[in-house]
Amino acid sequence: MNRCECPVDESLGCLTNHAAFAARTFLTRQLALNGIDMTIEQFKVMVALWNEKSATQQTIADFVGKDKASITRLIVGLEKRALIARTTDEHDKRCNLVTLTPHGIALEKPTMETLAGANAYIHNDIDPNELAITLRVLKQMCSLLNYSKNSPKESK
Amino acid sequence: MNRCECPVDESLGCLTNHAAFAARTFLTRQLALNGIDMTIEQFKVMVALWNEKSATQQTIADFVGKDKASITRLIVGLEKRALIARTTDEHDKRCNLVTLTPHGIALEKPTMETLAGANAYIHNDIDPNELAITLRVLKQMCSLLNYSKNSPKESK
DNA sequence: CTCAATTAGTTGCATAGTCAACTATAGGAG
DNA sequence: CTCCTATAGTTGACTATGCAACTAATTGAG
Repeated sequence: MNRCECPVDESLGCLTNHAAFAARTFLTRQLALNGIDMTIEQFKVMVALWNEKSATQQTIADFVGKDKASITRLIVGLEKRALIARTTDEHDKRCNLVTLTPHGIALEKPTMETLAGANAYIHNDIDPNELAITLRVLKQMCSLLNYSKNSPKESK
Repeated sequence: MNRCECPVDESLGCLTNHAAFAARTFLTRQLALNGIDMTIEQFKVMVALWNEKSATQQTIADFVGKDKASITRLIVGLEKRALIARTTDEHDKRCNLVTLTPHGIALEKPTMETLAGANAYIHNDIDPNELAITLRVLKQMCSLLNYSKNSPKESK
């Protein structure tokens, strides 16, 4: 019942995980409650496309910070839901150009509104000053770990 | 390349996710580098068992904050690695009693040391005062969302 | 005692992530 | 122009999660 009684919960490693799962579940549920059939991961891909209109899968991967294999599978899910379409780039046949369908375009407004509302719900519960600090610390942690991720392997 | 350029990264929902994934990858890699064949999720189950010696799967589920289906699968993984064993509780045949094998017991020290080191690596990079605030904010966020999770369905 | 409700655990389906192997295309060195 | 290398994307194996349907065992109402 008590979600946070894990004894290692005084660590960022553990707590970010709890918080992230809670947020993921909450945000996905808010989308579902508003009749939007889209996961949070798919949403991030859609953000890339709403910004750029069309993009290659590698561009999307860089944008959302996942590897290209993950993007392939997210794209498949979005294609099933008819939110995006894939065509081969005629200038470079290695690339897929991912574009929005009318349905995908139409979802931008309601989706952004739903998630903005959900975010506000979370943020409103927290002292603005502490929120700013938390956001900064989390970014710092991301930088540190993404750097460490590469250095043990190759410092190319 | 830049992992945090997602435009929604000024939100806790998004940033905790980035941070959690980075931490998960880092911690799992640290375990592997130290020759410990265990995932972070499995580790949390092991923490429950190192504390309690034996437990039912439901107890473990409550402890680590996941559902019983997830625990079934984590337990299967730990059984494959010969870290734990399952026996039926003779007093209540619905329950499995999960216990540690000698190998599972022996891994407590090196595993805890490895993860303590990895956590220290992350925490040392952060101002202690800001770290304390961040931990508190993340816990607050967990409480808020775990509460919201139940209220839309049933406030039992 | 018997039947209904509850509880523990398993399993199927859908989603998601990593890593590594693989295909196909592109592009530069010579 | 050819070959080696780099890049884009796909796929398979493994891990993990949530939800819902299902089995088996327990327990409480009557």
